Amino acid sequence: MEFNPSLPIYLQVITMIQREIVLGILPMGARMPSVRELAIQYTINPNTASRVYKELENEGICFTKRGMGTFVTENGARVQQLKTEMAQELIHQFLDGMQQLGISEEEAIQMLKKENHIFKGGNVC
Amino acid sequence: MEFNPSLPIYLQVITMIQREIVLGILPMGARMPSVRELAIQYTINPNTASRVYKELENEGICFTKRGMGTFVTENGARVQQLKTEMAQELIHQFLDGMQQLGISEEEAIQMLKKENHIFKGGNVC
Amino acid sequence: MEFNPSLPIYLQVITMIQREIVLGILPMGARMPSVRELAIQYTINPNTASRVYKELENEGICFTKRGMGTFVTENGARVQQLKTEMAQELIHQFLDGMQQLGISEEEAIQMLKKENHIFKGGNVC
Amino acid sequence: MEFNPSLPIYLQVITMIQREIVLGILPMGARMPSVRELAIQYTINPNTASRVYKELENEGICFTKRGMGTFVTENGARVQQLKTEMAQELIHQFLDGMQQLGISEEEAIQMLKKENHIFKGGNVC
DNA sequence: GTGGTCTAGACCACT
DNA sequence: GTGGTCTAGACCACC
Repeated sequence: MEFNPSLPIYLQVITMIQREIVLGILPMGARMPSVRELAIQYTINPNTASRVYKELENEGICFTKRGMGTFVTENGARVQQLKTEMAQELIHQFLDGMQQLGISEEEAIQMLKKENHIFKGGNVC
Repeated sequence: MEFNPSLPIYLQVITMIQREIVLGILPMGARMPSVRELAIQYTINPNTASRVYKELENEGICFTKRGMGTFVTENGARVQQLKTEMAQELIHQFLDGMQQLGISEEEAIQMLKKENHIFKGGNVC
Repeated sequence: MEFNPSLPIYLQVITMIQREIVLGILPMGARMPSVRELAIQYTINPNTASRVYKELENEGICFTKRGMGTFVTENGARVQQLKTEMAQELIHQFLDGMQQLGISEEEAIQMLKKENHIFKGGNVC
Repeated sequence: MEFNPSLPIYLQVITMIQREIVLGILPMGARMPSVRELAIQYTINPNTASRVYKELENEGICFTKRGMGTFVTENGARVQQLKTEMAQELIHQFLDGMQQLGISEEEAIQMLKKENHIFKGGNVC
């Protein structure tokens, strides 16, 4: 497991867990790994693992039962919303980024469709 | 000017300058703002500004003339390559991210088009 | 510890550390002094020490574990390559320098062999 | 003409001129380029060129006649001494550097001969 | 004026 | 404790 050193580790782990929830790998209501298990799983410090759960809880993605552990929310709408948020975020990043490179949405979509990713750029002005 | 606190400032400034170069706002061979000017422009410390130019120089995006300033590379191929790199990075982020949300490429492109229409139509979900 | 004022301190420290690695004083995979320790060891600023490690990391000579410290690369080939590079650099400097003094390689080697270093030059043209 | 950015330009120019004197390209007593000519020749600033001559004069390598220009010293012993100094400096650098890489003098000389062959395309004297 | 280097001291994320 | 980043302010060589 390699982390991007330019981004806080806890943010990167949060994203990974959110993905597991969105994908149903961690189903609604399921017990999540303990803080220690999480720490081992991602080879991070337990403090960092703890922070991950704290943030997820703040976002309503999971909740804790004292003495029993941490659980995925049972709120299906919240999970759906999470998926939408994450997808929208990706879309936004992509379209914005492309626009700031002077690439129109149509071009961007064209480039996306060609999975070969070959880009014969045009305008460097 | 607001910076994302989760990303080093110098990296964000690097990206902004790269975009200006790719867009031709900073044309090839042009003199770039002095370190001190850059510091003022982005309200950062001259040291941080200096670091920005140093990293860009390491990437072959700009070069330095002693006592005269910093200049955009005159290597057109390098600028084109930069544009390609930045676009591919965005494409990669998008497709990977979508895939990790369990969204197929076709779906992803559909969502992209829809969002694109929303941008243009002014509708808000 | 005295530094040559005509050469940036960080470059001189880099060379000293590279030598320690080449000589095995700092073995492969070993933990290197912390940034703060290095700063004390060479009586330089922690910032300068940090720069030293950063450049070494760029060269693939060392790597960093977040919160744990800086470590010598475990890539033996890289260390061997480093030694070769440093030796070649010295050879190049020597032969080039001698040639530019109008001293043939054979003469240069002769002078080298006589460890007395006494030079009774011949041709001032 | 490219200068090593890690070394003051005036020092690099001094070395180049010393070499020309040692080689007799600039013979003893000869008139040297004017400060302005030197500046143009090496594409350096006249201030830097001026400093070069000042330092060379301090070392007894050249002298100035008011209104007439700068001239190579007429002291043959001084020129010979200069050549010796420069050669010994190179020898010292080489042997010291190799020793600090843990390479014995015999090995160093072997490597030197080998490199020499490479330079000369296998021509051994 | 320019960039390059260095110091001093601070805050942050992570172990 | 660790390295990474940032600020503030200084000096230097060079133009």
